[in-house]
Amino acid sequence: MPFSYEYARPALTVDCAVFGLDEQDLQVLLIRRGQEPYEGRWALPGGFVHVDETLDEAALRELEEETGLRKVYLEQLYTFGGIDRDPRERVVTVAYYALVKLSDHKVKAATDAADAAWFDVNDLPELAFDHREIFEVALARLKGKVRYQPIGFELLPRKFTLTQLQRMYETILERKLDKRNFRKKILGMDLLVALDEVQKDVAHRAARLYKFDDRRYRKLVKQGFSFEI
Amino acid sequence: MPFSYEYARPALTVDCAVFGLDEQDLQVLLIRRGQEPYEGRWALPGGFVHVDETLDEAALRELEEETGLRKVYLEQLYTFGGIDRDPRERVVTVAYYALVKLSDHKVKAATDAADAAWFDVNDLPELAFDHREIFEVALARLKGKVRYQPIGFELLPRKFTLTQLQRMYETILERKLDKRNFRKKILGMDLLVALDEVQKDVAHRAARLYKFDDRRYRKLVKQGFSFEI
DNA sequence: TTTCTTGGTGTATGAAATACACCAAGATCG
DNA sequence: CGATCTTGGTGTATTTCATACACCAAGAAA
Repeated sequence: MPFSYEYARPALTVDCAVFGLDEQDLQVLLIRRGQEPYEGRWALPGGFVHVDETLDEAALRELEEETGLRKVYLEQLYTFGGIDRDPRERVVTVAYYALVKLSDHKVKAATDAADAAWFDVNDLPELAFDHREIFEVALARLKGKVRYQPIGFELLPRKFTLTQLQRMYETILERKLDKRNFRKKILGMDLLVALDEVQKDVAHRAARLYKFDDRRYRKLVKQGFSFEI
Repeated sequence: MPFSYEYARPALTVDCAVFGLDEQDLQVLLIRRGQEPYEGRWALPGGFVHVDETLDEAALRELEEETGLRKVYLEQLYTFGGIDRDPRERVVTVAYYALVKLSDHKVKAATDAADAAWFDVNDLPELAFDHREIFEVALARLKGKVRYQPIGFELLPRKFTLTQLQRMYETILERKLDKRNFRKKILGMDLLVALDEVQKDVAHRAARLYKFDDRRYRKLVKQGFSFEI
């Protein structure tokens, strides 16, 4: 045991609630544990923080190792320090949440990682440790934050229709929005760029595609603009 | 060195940005460091997390040990994990912010703790470690949160006047509010109880005192009410 | 009793949120 | 090839909420 300290130290981990958006509903990415404790249980991806990496780096590294995901939108959530979170010893975990474009990543996550799978947020299996609680906090944060910051776009493909956008908000906020009012509001913000392009392979009139103008958003924010759905 | 581990572990600390409200302005409580590194510098109160206490417990304990403060409003802020935050070794810190009623605590903090003092948030000395950054994040959080949750009351005495309340918001948000509109709005929320009592010892007409009805607030929240200034 | 300071009140205007329904486009099907 | 079906796309009227704004009252001090 080569590392010794004068006082006992908690172990430090990161865990990550990764959200993705299906056509129908919000999903979260879980991995099946291969070892005790909680062997065979589903859990949030995560692992130990190395002493030479930052917390964000640890979260990104674990995410890639365990699920194959890269370049996700990642944000620190909360740090959980309950004394008996882990039956082995004291473990403090810095929780993150991540948003991914399922359209890009769905296949990858299903193949690269042996035992990773997406679950509907309303139908989760029992989770290891206090991961159910972490998940709840993450979901609450997502629901709260999506209204005041344009993070929802991270869940959609780069080019999306207004209907997709509206459905995303309806799914996360769990309430219906009025189509005309929604369009008036979102287009009025002047954050979307209408592309010269429409949907393909749909069995009805194809909708116009838009993309989110991040550069413009940051500029407006500097001028005091504040996003709100 | 009695505690040994297979892999190197970062040390884990808590730090706390404690805010109080003067007549004039927002203040933060700092302590002067008695040891290297940064000996003599001002810093946020904080210290190591014991292996048998939660993070919240650690924050409360350190706060009492270093500043004499008890029963403060405390909330976890963010966890800072930069690799070189501390020149000695890797230290990850879970930062908190706290709100105290200066009216109750001012004397205490000034006497109990040898080297603790309140500073105007707009006129801070140089701080140790990355405490300046932690402070900035805490202040930003306070400014953001005070508008959407009734945490501002934690900075006022239990019984306060509407003018005090308005000044608190003006100080934190750094903008003037209209007296009549402010009163209309805050009284319309039905969260304040008008007491049969007025200010004492003022050289002008004494204002009515109010208190915040926390029970009622929680009830309204359950019914979907959301606070906003 | 005069003066000075802060307390306390209502209304009119503009901006934004909401409620609401129909025609158009285009693929599919008989 | 016309009928049908599904989703796309649009505007106005109403209500609600935010804002702007000024004067008298109370009470202590001079």
